Amino acid sequence: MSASSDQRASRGGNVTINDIARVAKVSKKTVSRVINESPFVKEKTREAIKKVIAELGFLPDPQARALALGKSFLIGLVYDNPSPQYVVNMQRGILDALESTDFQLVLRPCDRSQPDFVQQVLRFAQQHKPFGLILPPSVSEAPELAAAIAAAEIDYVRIASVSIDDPDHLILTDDAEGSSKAARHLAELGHRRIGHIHGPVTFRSTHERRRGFESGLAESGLTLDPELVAEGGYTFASGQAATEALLAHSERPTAIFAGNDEMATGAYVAAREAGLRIPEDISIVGFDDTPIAGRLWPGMTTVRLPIREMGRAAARLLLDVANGARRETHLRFAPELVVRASTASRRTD
Amino acid sequence: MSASSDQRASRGGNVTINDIARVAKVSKKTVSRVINESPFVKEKTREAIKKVIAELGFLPDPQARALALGKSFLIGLVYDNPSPQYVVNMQRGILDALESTDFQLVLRPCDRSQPDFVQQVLRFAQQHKPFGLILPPSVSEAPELAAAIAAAEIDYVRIASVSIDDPDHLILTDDAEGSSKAARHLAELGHRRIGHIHGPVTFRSTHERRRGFESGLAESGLTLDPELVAEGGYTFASGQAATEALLAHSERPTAIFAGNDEMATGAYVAAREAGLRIPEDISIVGFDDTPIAGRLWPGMTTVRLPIREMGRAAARLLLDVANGARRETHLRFAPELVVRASTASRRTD
DNA sequence: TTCCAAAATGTCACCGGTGTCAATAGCGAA
DNA sequence: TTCGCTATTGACACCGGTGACATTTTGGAA
Repeated sequence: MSASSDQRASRGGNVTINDIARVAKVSKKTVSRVINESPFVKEKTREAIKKVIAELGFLPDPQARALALGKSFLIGLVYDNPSPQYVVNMQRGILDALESTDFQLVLRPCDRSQPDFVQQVLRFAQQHKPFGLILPPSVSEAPELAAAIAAAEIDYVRIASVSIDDPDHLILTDDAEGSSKAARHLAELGHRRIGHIHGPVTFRSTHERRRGFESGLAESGLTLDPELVAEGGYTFASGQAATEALLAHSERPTAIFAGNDEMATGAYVAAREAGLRIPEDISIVGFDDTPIAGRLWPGMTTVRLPIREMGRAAARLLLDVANGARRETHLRFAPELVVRASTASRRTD
Repeated sequence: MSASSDQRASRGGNVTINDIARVAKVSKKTVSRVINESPFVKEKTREAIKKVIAELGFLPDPQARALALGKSFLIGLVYDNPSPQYVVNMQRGILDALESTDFQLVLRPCDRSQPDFVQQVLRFAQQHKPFGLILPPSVSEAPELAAAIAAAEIDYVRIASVSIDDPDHLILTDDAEGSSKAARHLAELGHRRIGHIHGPVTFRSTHERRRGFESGLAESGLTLDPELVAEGGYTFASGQAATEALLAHSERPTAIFAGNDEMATGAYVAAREAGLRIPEDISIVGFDDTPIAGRLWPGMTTVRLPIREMGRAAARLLLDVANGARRETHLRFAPELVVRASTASRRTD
């Protein structure tokens, strides 16, 4: 008998807006106003309600709010980046910004090579009505996706290199400038025969990085020998294979600039297997400064992209944009060259 | 005039259960039954409704369902693992299993060293009412967390090494057995002075791995010299520092078994900086087989944990458990030794 | 003191599903 | 053909919030 009343007392557990309204002796609508920080609530009332909310440990139900609002409290990260390091760092940045907000990060990997790629993302967006989407490269570079998302009236922020067309809702990285720095660094070290391994042609960054690299070389009075350019896929294996090809040339390059760290890591292995020492026999430069760059031996000289910060900025921008709070809708990040130990002066022997 | 009617026609866009009910000439409850695959619907009715659903492209609203059900369609991954590789692989496995279901993966990083660690996770669970939680190490090893989650009536699956107490809802890895294999491998190569770098003592796996390693040595007639045991923190830097300490001994070890790949990577660097060659001068073995193991040169011999598969299994188990479909509630994964090039016979010169 | 616009709060339907339980339909036995 | 029981289906309240609009307060001018 007493047991049943105990159970009733502890049942449910979840405090709702109705409980708050009853205890605070106001209507649920007023409580709702307080939750949503409406300015049309008398200060005294607001404080009284807040006190009750705190006492009862009330947590507004995101599902109920989403239903009423027609929009959920989920931030979707739509990605297809082959580099796990990139993805993790981006996640971290986003999570930094989402901490102590009501928003949750939902992962939505996808495959841009699939024919129904846009449909899949759109389906997710329509069904789950995310508060907004974050699109890092290369997803950010699919104009048809951005168009479809915009048509579905979903807010989004893209992260991309400067070559992207529409500058709105964009976190920009000046990949060309970063690559140019890499080129000048190698030129200053005396290298003349410099190879380049670029990423997949479907990535904008591939072209940006190559363009910047070539212009950096040009500033130093050098040109990129087409024979010393190899195509990779932003993956470790592709970097290794491309390096093997470059090293097979009769007069091999004394330095290689890879389009990302993953491929540069492959270059390390290929160089070692060819019996070359790094950096004595060959200098290697990567791009991204993912954790692996600092874990290799010797440490990899690379162009640093502040990925985590970019993720953080993207999430903040998204929240602002979705709340209609921000006017300036793009930010720019300049990559920096991180010189470690994989680059050295060209030997003159 | 015509414009306004056009707008009305295209307005909303979202098809709801009411639309389906109207078009199919049934009640929304019957449509609901079809969505939920209730067996109490006449075959003919079911097909007619399914046809309408397909034609109108109806997608049930997860938020509305969650509200009515008192449970969302989110699967929370609660993690504090310092190794990004581990986390990404786990995510991938879970996403594999969640593909083509209605469930979404939500990331919930946390910090077990924070005093309100359990409260934070609980708060998330209570507010967002996830369908279930997945707890990889070391979060899985906090009994107070599991208890709190269970008390909140949230389903969960833990991933842990065999030393965990409660065998229910568990994906088990036999870390001791894996470590034992590593020990036997090194013993067979003739190593006698073998060092060990273990992880943080707050991780169960730390003890499991050490225990297994010692028993593997014992099987080979060897013992682990306490002087050659160093403490790390499962991080790269800690592995590097611990290795430096081990190498400082008057008679340095000829092989080192690190508690995870991150620390083993640190060992690579420390060994190199000490002027040692791998594996000629020193053999190194890691644990996890994260991608970095195969990207280093020479390739790292390590104990492989099928992390992605474990994630997949965890998600499947969780869905089954939450649906009350599964009786046997734990699975076991046996790690395997992956021999690459960081281990070699002890030089006898 | 009275009156009125502005400020504050409340009412009630609705968001899109599901649970409970009632109502109807269908089918074999009597 | 009628009855009784089971298989299907439906009616309606409710999950916990928010929007639109109505109502009540409030404060200061007249």
